[in-house]
Amino acid sequence: MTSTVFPRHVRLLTAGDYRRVFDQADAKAQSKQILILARRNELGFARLGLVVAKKHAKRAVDRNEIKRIVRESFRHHQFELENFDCVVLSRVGAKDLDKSELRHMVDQLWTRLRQKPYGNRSRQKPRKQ
RNA sequence: GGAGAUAGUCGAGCAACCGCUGCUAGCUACUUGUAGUUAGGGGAGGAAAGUCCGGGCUCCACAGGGCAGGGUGCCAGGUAACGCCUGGGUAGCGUGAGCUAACGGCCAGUGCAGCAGAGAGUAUACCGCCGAUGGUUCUCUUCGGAGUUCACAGGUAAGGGUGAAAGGGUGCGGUAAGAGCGCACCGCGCGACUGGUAACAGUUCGUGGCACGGUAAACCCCACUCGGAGCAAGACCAAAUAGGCUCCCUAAUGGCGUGGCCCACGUCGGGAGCGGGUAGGUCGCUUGAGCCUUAGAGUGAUUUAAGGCCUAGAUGAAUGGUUGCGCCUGUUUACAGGUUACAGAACCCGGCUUACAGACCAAUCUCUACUU
Repeated sequence: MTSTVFPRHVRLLTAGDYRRVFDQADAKAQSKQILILARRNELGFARLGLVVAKKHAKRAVDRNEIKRIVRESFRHHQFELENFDCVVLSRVGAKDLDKSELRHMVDQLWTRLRQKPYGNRSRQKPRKQ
C-alpha cells in the first residue's frame, strides 16, 4: 500500500503528542537546517508534527513555505516510516534554502531516520517512575 | 513631440494528475452524532502587514457631580465613529496645472534663548555722529568773535559692525546731531460697515504715532471629548487525579496498614449523589455600517430608492505539489533560467501609515519646442 493521502489522523495534534516525542526520541536525523526527532507509537502508521520557530523564519510566508514542503515530502514517504511519530524542527537558515534544495534534503533525511535509529542508547537510561 | 500635474484599475493565464480544508447531497457503519466513502461546488490581500486611531460585539464596573490624567485643536459639512474624508479659508512652495501644513491662545500668569555682540525685552553706546563747558593747541579777525583741534558732562539711534532676530519701511520737513518729533504714502493695531452659515475677506469708513518681538511637539490657559479589558473576549459540554458538600452504611470493646500471631505503633473507614473545574471538545465564526447595477439629490465626501448577488472560515493551524501549453529574459535557433515584487486571513468592519516587480487605462489640465 503506497497511497499518498495525508488525512488528519496522521498529524500530531495535541501538546501531549509532542511532549511524548520530545521526552524520549527513539530516532533522530538532522542536517544543518533541519532536525527530525521520532518515536515509535502503537498505531501502526507514521504521524507528523511541525515546529517552525518564528525566530528562524520571521515572515509568515517563509514559515508556511517550509511547512508545506516538509508536509509534501512526508506525504510521499510516510509508508517508509512504519510507526514513527516524527517532529520536524527548523533551524537557523532553513528559510534561506530554496524550495528544491529543501525538498531534496528532507527526502534524504527520512531515509537516514529509518537507517540509523539510536534506540539502544536511550533505552539504557533508567525510566523515571 | 518633450517635460509634468491629478485620478483610477489590475497585480497573474489555461489544462491534466496527486494532495489539504470547510460546505451541500447521497451511501455505509455503529457507540445516533460522529467516522469512513462518492459526487458537486468554495478556499488569502491590496496592503491579509504595522497594530497607530475609530466603531460593532463580549464580559466587568457604573445614581449624580467634581478632581486628576489622556486625546483632539482654522471653519463648515459627511459618517456608526474617528486623529479619517470632502469643500472652503489662511500661510508657504512652484512660471503653471497643482502641492504642502499639529493651523486655538504668549495684550492670564510663570519660564526659556547657546555662540557672537556694546546691547536680546519697561533695551543698548564698541566704532561713529553731535557736543554745553574748559584749555599754555593752532589759524583768521572788522577784536565782538568765528573756525580748528584736544579733553570731557551729556545727547543720539542716521551709518558701520554682531546675530536667526537690533523694537515698522520710504521720502520730505525738522534738528547741534538725530529721532513718529511732525507730515505724506505704504504697513500695523482697534472699532464700525459690507459680503460670507463660518473661518475669513474688503481699492470701504473712522481712529491710534504705532508696536503688541520669538518660543505653547515649554509649563500652562481655553474649547470639545474620553469608564476598563479584550475572541486566549465570552457561553456551554466535560475524562483522569486531588480536594469540597449532602445523604446512607458502619460505631472506637471498631475498621484499615505493618505482621504468621499477640503486643505495639501509625492512621480513620466504605458506598451513592451533587456542584465547581483541569486536559480535551462544541459554540462564538461569518449576512455584513456587505457587494454589484441602474436612477435620483449634492460642487464633493456621501446619501436615498429599486433590482440582483452570497463571496475563505483554518485552530500544532488548509489554500500546496508535479507535468504540459503559453508568456518573459539571456545566449542564439536549440538550450538554460524564471512564471516572480511586497507579502500569508485568525472575531468583524471604517480609516491611517509603511512595503511593492510589472501591466493597463482614462480623461482632463499645465508648461514648453516645432510644423501648418
